[in-house]
Amino acid sequence: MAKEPKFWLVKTESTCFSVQDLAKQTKQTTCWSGVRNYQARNFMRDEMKQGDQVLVYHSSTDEPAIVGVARVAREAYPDHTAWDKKDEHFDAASTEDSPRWFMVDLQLEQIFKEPLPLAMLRSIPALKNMELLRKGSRLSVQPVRKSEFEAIMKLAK
DNA sequence: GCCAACGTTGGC
DNA sequence: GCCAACGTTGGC
Repeated sequence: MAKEPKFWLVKTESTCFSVQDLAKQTKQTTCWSGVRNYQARNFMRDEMKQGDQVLVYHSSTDEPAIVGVARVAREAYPDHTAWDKKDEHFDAASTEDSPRWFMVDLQLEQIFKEPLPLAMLRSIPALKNMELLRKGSRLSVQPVRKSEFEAIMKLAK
């Protein structure tokens, strides 16, 4: 039996890799490399499935916001940037025989006409339990409830 | 720049 | 296994 598609949110610093950068990629698809947190990795490696929808969030900016939606285009495979000594996410503990870090491919689906700022999201009752809004939340790949995803898509119209 | 809230590391 | 010290994230 096919499982229900799941919903996610990924964070990125827009100065590092923005949703606009994603739009410029071939097929508007990129590998979501560089995640170096076990909990976030486990979500990508074990639970993200092709076709799942993924909110894209810009952090560490003047106005942190959810800026668009992508879709999982390829399920988890080893993050090769961990093997590149020159890469800022290099990790000597990850080898090709025994990779420690994984990534998925994300394909852009939509850039919101207006970003949905964090401060505004905090005022939405339907989102009050959202992981993103939890005080001290630092998880860079996090699950989103269907109801939350739908509320956000409604706001984006 | 500040600092709260984490996650990681390493001594014991 | 505990926990203090340290490093990082990320809003403000």
